[in-house]
Amino acid sequence: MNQALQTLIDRGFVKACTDYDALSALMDEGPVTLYVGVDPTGSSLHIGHMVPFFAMHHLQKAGHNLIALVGGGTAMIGDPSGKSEMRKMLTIEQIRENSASIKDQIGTVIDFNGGEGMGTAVMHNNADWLLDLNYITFLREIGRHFSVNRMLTFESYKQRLERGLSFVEFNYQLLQSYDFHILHQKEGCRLQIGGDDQWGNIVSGIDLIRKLGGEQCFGLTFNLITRADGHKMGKSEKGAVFLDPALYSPYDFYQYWRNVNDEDVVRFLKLFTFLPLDQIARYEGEGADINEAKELLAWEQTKIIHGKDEADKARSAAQALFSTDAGISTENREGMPSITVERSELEQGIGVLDLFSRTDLAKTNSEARRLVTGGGAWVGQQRIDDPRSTIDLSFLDEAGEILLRAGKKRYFRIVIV
RNA sequence: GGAGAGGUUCCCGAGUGGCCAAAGGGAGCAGACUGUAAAUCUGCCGGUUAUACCUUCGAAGGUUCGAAUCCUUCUCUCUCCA
Repeated sequence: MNQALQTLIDRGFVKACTDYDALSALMDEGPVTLYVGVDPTGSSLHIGHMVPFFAMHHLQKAGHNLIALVGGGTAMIGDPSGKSEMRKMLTIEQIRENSASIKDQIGTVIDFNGGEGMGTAVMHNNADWLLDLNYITFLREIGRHFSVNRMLTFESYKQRLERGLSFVEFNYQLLQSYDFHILHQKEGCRLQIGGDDQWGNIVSGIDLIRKLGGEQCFGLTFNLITRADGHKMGKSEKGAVFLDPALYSPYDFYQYWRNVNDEDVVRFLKLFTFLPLDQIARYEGEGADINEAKELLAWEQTKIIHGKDEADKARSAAQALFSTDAGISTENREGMPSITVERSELEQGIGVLDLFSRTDLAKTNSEARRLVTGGGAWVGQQRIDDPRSTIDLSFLDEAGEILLRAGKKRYFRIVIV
């Protein structure tokens, strides 16, 4: 088996392949150009979106060439795969903006600038060829190769048939197949990768290329990443774990990984870090230091996405906060989410409820009240259980700040100006 | 085009004139236990200037002392027929 392909299998990415042997042989021959589709319907990706890119990272290092295809054209239609509702349509302008920020985020895992011994990486947008399509021409040249009977047997369409599926969405498969065809023609792309839910679309693309007289192409799908508790990967209590630091702070990002289930740690280390497998193997089996593994996972992952500085900050903040009574220096507070409060305002005293609801710890006054009466609100080392309490200068700590805490793990820093 | 069923709080889902801010479950938050894990148990779970008031049961009107519940129109979804 080809080395790079084997790496993906060993790290737990691979779910299925259209032809392992032939693909392996092709990859042995030399660099292969492959692509993955990216959905530009949001301004930020979340970690669940990143799986194919982590896989691509390994492939790029092995010298293969990558294409990230932004679905600027298809996003204007919507993808039925696994979606229970029709997506809202976006303007071209929105899609362009989203694509730009998404490229930056993908760039943390694969290298668009290439490098010594590495494959190249580029981004394309299928709007470039989809928007100009002529309906009749498309039907004549592409549409005639598709069988509705066959399409209806696909699981993703079956589900949608129960709930309703619009004609535009039904066409998605043709467009994605067409994308593959175009990339094959123009860029010599031979392989499409994607989530397990893309299997049908990928296979259709391969068939289309063959029918149009192209080379044999391949599909490789990845496991849908699940969590031991059955939640969707990348979703947290707060919603999706976005990569954009403005939407999900690096500190919280670190915490998300620090708090994964025991059963998930090793699997995630393989998928979401670049650590060599023999190093990860140490954490397998009974008796392994599971907490050390989680810390490593959180740090590595934060480093990859947000950079080493942020990862260090998040880690030292976390260590200070969770270790017994170690002082919390100003330095290791930096990674924490914070707001500022005027000194003069604090002199007058601010109601606890007011203060908490200004932070992300409580969205509303009522929520803050619940937190306080429930015994989960802390100011510094002091538990506040009276909702009428006011917080004033006497609560300032050695660093001249106030640390709010909700429950055991959620911290917020109040900086005085 | 015709007939029927239905739209309830984050999700599922009860509720068919006052006892409804609306059962139950899930999710979530907090407390206990722990390892910043899981499981379990307990409390909370629309908003506010908080023993009261305000906004919510697809939308707009109407009946009534009183409507998520009754009537009218509109709208969306689903099923069956053509």
